[in-house]
Amino acid sequence: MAISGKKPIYLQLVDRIKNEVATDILSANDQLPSVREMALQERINPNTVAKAYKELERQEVIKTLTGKGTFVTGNTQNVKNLNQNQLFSELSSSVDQLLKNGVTRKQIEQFVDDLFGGKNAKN
Amino acid sequence: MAISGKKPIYLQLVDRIKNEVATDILSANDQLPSVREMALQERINPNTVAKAYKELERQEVIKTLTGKGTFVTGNTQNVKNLNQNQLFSELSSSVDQLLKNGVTRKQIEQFVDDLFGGKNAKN
DNA sequence: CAACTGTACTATGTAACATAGTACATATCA
DNA sequence: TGATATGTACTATGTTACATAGTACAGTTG
Repeated sequence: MAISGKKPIYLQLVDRIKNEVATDILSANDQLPSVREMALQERINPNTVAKAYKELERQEVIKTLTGKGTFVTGNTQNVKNLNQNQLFSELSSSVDQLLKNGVTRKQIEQFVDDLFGGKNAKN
Repeated sequence: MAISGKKPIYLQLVDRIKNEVATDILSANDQLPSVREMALQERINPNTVAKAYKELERQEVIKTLTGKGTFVTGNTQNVKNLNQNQLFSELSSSVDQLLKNGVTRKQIEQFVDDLFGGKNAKN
């Protein structure tokens, strides 16, 4: 995942790491690259990485041990739940807007079904 | 709908007007308030309104006749379709993300059903 | 002509963002 | 102990977007 887009770089990094925690790409107590290392990898300024880490710590996604490094929080479930709530909220908002646009309930349900590729429900 | 939030004021105005066209609050050939009038109503700078109108014209949502005023485009269906496509795209993205977060298909479908308030499908 | 449209400038100020550079306290390890 | 790595905290600089104020001008309408 590259760092590019409209959002501030440090926020893109925040989003990416939160997403990696939510999707188990990053697990509890995993160590993250140092600010300088991450800066080299992503070709951005160490200060920008530090800003992202600071924000992630504020959100209790990672914890910091000066001299040791930064690590993923012990309880990732909290991050996952917040992430899911956010996604469900966005889903709800999209449905509301579609209804206001004159799209029918049936059309929405049909679209969601099609997203799963057919009629069969496995999960 | 008030002008406040994180997004730039002129973009908030753009979004609002596009939404009003998509939801038939504004209809084809309706005249919009003049830049100065809208500025007074919303308590923002006329230049900011002008910037919004310019962007809306670029997106072909409104058309401008210098000396006469600004009017909603003749074919609002185009705006509606673009709006719906955008919303469907967002919906799809939310579902994808939820699946990546370990949420099951059943849970998502159940959530969507609950959005409609129960088991009965009217529309 | 008078009053209204949208448009186009200049100028000013603010705020966020990103960068470079430096410094410092802490932790780890040879 | 000394070297090196960690996160953190500054200052300074530059860029960009945004919003405002003010002025001016061309076209339209009555």
